[in-house]
Amino acid sequence: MSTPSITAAAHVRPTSATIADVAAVAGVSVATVSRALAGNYPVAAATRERVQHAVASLNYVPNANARALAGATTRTVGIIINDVADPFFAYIARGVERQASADGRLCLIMATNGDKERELALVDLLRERRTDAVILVGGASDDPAYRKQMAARARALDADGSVLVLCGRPSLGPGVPTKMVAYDNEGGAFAMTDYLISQGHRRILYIGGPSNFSTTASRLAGFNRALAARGIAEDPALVQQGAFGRPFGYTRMKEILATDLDFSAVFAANDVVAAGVLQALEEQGLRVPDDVSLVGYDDVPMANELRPRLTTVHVPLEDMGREAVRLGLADFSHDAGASSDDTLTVGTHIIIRDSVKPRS
Amino acid sequence: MSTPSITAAAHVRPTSATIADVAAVAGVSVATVSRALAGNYPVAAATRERVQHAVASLNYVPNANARALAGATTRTVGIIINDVADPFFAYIARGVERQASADGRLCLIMATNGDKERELALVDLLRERRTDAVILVGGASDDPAYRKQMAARARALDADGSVLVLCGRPSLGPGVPTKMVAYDNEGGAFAMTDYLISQGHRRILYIGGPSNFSTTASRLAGFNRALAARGIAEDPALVQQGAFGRPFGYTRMKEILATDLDFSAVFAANDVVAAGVLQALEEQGLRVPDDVSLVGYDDVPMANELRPRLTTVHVPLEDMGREAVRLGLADFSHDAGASSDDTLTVGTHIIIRDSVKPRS
DNA sequence: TTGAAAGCGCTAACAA
DNA sequence: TTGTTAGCGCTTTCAA
Repeated sequence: MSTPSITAAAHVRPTSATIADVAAVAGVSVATVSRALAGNYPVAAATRERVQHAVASLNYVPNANARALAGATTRTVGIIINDVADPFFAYIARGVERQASADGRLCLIMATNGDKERELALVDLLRERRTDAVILVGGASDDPAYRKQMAARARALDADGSVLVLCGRPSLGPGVPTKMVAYDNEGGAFAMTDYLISQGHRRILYIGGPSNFSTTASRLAGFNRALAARGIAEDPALVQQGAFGRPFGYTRMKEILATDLDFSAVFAANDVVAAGVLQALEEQGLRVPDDVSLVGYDDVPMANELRPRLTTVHVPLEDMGREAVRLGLADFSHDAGASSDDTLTVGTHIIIRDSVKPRS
Repeated sequence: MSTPSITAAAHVRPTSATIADVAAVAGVSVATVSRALAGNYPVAAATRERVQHAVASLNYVPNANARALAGATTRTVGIIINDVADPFFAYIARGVERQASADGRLCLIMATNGDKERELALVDLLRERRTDAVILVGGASDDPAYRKQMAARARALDADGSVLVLCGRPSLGPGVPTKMVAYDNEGGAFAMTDYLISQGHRRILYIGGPSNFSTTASRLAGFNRALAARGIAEDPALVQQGAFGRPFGYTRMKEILATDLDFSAVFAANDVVAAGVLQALEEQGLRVPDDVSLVGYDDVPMANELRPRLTTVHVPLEDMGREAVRLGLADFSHDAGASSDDTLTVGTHIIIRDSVKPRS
């Protein structure tokens, strides 16, 4: 009942119960505890029960780091994306998290914010963690030095028994050990452009997307191929690269509207660029789709909230995330070796909503 | 020059370079390598260089699991949210990731999909990982059994030297060792309701949010307080709880419109519910804000894309995520003990856009 | 300034 | 069915 004396133990770092503690309480060896918990080895029912009681009474959970060190896997996958809050990446991340979870894995997430140096550094951080797979998402720079450095990391990961999964980004070159899940980026752009042309549009403004960036290159390739297929000449003035992002769409569209550039439809590099474009058009008193048609890419939820509802290209983002994990963990599920295919391409298709009208 | 013979070593698990390999190549002891790499101890310049060369030539990265086992921290924080792709959670997650990154931590993310059993299990999974902090985000059930179980985990985490940070959810009770970052949920709802009343609205429909849920309770409390402050009687028919989410907003609004319930404004429990409500109203030929006013909560980007642009309550989501990490890591930054405050409340305020009109 | 060696908590032979 | 023990790769005394 007296006040407890202040001991010198003020700085002992708190520490959790260990398997040895459980063993002691249960009156068995640590090996038995390990087996009882893993359940992969015969343990007497009575023993198992004693162990379980000890576990409960000590509030014991195994130390995953020790487990990873002793065992073969960390039960973790890593995912590197641009931005956690960007819906394009968030939906892929959702797929990754869900599939990882289904496969008994936890998910280490990191954002580059578009910095490729950082991207390289993050792969190394994940390598330190010994994740079962590292999933790299989104468009990539075509800078050769960068590609070389990333290829080196792919090889390192491979040598470590992990794997680099490229999700929605181009190959690092033949011979570089990666897996990949791609989507038909070019095909979606082709289909959309062709649709616009079928609606009578001839002068279509393509706007957004960083140049020297794989995603931009693919979408533009589909765009140009559709033009060519219909015998429409490319006009450099109608291709306005720059960035993904609402501000770019808004600002660049404003600038263009201040010129006398002639166009009847706008193909925004993605839905959020389209939102910016739409606002610029609105402010100029131009009605969509009556005065100008507008389309986007990605089919993120926002596309359906815009007014008019945005016609866009659907990309199965969540599926891509799931497949990336499946591919990355393929060597774990079976007893190694029999990995099926290393690359997978999912389809895209256009979603027709209300933002396109035949050219009058 | 001959073909390499196929050895029996077909099934050796690939394994990365270790600190011992580096030591061997550099011709020093592992302790020296450790010190050279950590940089926290004097090492001869020449030695350091030899080590760095060895590291580079072996493509060595330290094993974070071994490091965590030997050292004191895993340099990891865990975050548990409802859904990775839900913007409310995604923005908080962005703040968490950014602050964690700034503090040299990696971020383990997991989604409950609204399942509280799973939430409990996920906390345990994070406990196994020995994360420096676990951040639990979003509204919580008020079920006593659930609260008790979570409180037990908070205590376990605390005993382990980690910490449970409650982010945007109510306390687990006095004496339960947690930290928390809250936002003025009630105040935001009060301010918004008062604004609606000031615009002449008397019959305001509150729609959405699961019942028996802390977030709903707070928002409703603010709503009712504002009503009371202006001497307006509560009408149970005007409070329609159910769920967060666009489908609920749409469906319930449709149902209500089929009745003769009288109201001139709708307060949606959050922005995405508002999007659903807006669609239902539109389809009914009701114009917002001319025929009925509509407001939301959270101020996610979508609110600004709706037409009319949605008047809503701004919640500093990213800040909350950052603060949660700061709080959780507070004991690490200083030499333990001198942790400042354990709870932080950030403010909310209304953002007036175009979806409210004075009642005519 | 460097090395030797004792753990950190767990798994997985190997024995019994 | 259970116990003993040798690592897993690193950090950190303790000595030199």
